Amino acid sequence: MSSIKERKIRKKKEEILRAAAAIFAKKGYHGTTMEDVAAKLLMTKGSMYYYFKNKDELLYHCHKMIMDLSITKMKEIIASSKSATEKLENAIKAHITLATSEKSMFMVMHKPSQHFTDDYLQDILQDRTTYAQYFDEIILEGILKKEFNHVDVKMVRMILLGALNWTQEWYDPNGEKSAEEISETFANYLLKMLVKQ
Amino acid sequence: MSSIKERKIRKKKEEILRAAAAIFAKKGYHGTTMEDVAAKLLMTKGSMYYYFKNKDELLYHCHKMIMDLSITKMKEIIASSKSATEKLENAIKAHITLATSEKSMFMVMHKPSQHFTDDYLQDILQDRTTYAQYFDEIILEGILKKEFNHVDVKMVRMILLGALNWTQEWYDPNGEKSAEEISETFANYLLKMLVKQ
Amino acid sequence: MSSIKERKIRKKKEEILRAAAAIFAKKGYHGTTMEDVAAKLLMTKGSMYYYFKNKDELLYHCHKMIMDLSITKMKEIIASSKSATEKLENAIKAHITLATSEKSMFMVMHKPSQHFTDDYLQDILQDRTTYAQYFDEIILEGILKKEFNHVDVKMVRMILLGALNWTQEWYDPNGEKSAEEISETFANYLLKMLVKQ
Amino acid sequence: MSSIKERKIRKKKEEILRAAAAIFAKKGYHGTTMEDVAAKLLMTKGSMYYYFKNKDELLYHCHKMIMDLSITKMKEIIASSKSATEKLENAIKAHITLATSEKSMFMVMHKPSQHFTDDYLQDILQDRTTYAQYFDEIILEGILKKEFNHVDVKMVRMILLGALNWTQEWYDPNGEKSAEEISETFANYLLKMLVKQ
DNA sequence: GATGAATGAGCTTTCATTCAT
DNA sequence: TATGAATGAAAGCTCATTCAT
Repeated sequence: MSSIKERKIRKKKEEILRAAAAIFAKKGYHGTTMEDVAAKLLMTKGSMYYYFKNKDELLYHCHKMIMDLSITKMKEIIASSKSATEKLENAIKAHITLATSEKSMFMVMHKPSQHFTDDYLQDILQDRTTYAQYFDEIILEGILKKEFNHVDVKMVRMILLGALNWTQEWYDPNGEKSAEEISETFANYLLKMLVKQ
Repeated sequence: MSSIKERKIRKKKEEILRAAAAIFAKKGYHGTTMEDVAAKLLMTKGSMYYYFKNKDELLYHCHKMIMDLSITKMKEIIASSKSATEKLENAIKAHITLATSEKSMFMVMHKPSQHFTDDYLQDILQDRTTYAQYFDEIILEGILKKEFNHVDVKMVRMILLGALNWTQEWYDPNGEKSAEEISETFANYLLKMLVKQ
Repeated sequence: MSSIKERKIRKKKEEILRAAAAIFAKKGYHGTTMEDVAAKLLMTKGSMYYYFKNKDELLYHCHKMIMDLSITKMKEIIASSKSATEKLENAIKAHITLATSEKSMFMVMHKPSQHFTDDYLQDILQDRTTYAQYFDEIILEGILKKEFNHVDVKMVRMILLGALNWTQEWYDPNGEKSAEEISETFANYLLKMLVKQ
Repeated sequence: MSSIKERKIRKKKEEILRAAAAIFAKKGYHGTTMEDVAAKLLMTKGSMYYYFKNKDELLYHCHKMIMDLSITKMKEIIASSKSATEKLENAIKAHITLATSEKSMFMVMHKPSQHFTDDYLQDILQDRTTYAQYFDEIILEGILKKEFNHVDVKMVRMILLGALNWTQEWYDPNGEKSAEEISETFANYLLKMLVKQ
């Protein structure tokens, strides 16, 4: 059980991560200074080192935060007693929902290998693999259940993730289509690659 | 007609751009130093400033180089007397071919707004819009010729470009599938979203 | 009211300005490196950027410091209830006193247009104009009060300022004449151009 | 006797010196690049090294050029069979004429000790001393001939040179007073310090 | 004589990080 | 906890100078 102090610290950390993500998303990791992040939070540079021991840590925890959310959601979808088609539909929608509602965090995840080395990188790549495997699992299930055509699982997954991740590049909260409409449309078109007609 | 001197200088510039692209792709723009690029070419830092007046210029010309290739190829495809289906197939294949054969250059194009301001940015975004419009044109042509379903052109284009661009993230020249196989497979699956069945 | 912290920082800034002025005076602005200045203060190059955001700023504040002193002193003289002759005498002496006691700072002020552009330059030139006008004012007062001959105010002021500013070029604290003797002599000779005889 | 070749080279050298002086005057010695000078002459940087072996040399010969002119003129004045008053008048006028007609060259002469070391510096300072001594000579002559008051020669010379040199700081060819008018006025006022009334 | 190309030393500036208070 | 101040390593860039052609 977490003390009130721990809760406060955790909250502050999350605040910092959100601020960092927002600026990383706009200026890129290297283009962002600790000063930038601190300023956004009305803190001083020095203070941030109380919460995160360095800039890498900031980026790393941004990755973790969003990957945890993604994976948790996917586990839920996988565990549900739905058809493979519905699961894939839900996965697509969930991904887009997260990519649009947590746009900054999502954008931060680009090219971890440019920013990390060793342990952190392994850890992050592991998470990504895990996430990708959930998609594979659903597709495979669909094939086995004869809901889907006999597709090349990896290729289809790559197409799916490509299309889904690309949304952050163009999605605009004030654009003509809401995140929900986009996810509906995407699910609709993308499933055409898979479902028997 | 270009003199031998001009040809030589143009060749040198291209060499530099390729070296720069390779390192930008690996370390990111900000993570790359002029020293890094120079070292790769067995030049000195200072010499590079003889050819490009600053680091931005390097990145900008990387963008231009690949966009020129892309747009030229697309014009060719559009102008050909093929069916819309074949044109889209060819566009997909051409994109993947370029994205894999010029992997580094392609990767460099990520998030220009993080690195450029003003004129350069406008110019680059204009090129991107142009390129996107060629895809729209083909899709629209297919719809009018009744080859394709009545789809949401922009959404389909976004799915296409997302899937295509994502290839750079995972394509491995030593991987199990060749670039050609990938492009065949992609064309095959992606067209399922469009063609009447 | 200024806190003890503000006082401390202001003092540090002044220390830095004095060190900078001393080296600018010896080596010229461009010939001086930030390293030079820092070394003189037993600081590191980087630390100086905590107090002044760039080299220009250093030069600009040197200008301001000395101009503020000069103008303040002149206001005092102008406001005094002395004859024009005495005022001019005092102005001459004050100028030489400052030019010799703050030799370095004074020397730094040479050719601002070679080092500044835009706003800073305008600001500095404004100060200079103001200072020159005080001299004009005194001369004019003397003419009106019939203490001085009917001279060309601007020309006489140019002669005065030329002679006065030139002192920094040759004044030597260890020379045969003290600053005070020089200022006496100068006042004596220069007034001959003006006073009725 | 100089061959046609030597004449051509000498002419080219003078052209270069004038271009250099013009830019030195505007941007300062350190602020001027060899490129700047070459560009003004539609030459390449490299070519200039055929005529002058380095940047210092450029500055040094600017000094020499103007000092030679100044000293030659002064010798002429000194040697003339005029009264001391007229000689001083002529010296004043000659100085202003040169300072205004060769404004750039004149301005370049500021603070040689910031740019030179050793031999060059000694040489330049020697020239300056020589020039100053000519003024002293005239003043002394005037005193001995009872044309001038019994003034402190050095102090008066400093005032004279200060006023005269300062003209480059404010003289404007398009200003309200011509160089000739200025020199008349200056001679008039400055002599008041000296001549018996 | 002229020049294009290269070089390398040196400069200003930035910034993650530290630490005493 | 928070911060002001300091640091130092590294980066981008400039430029006088050289030299083969």
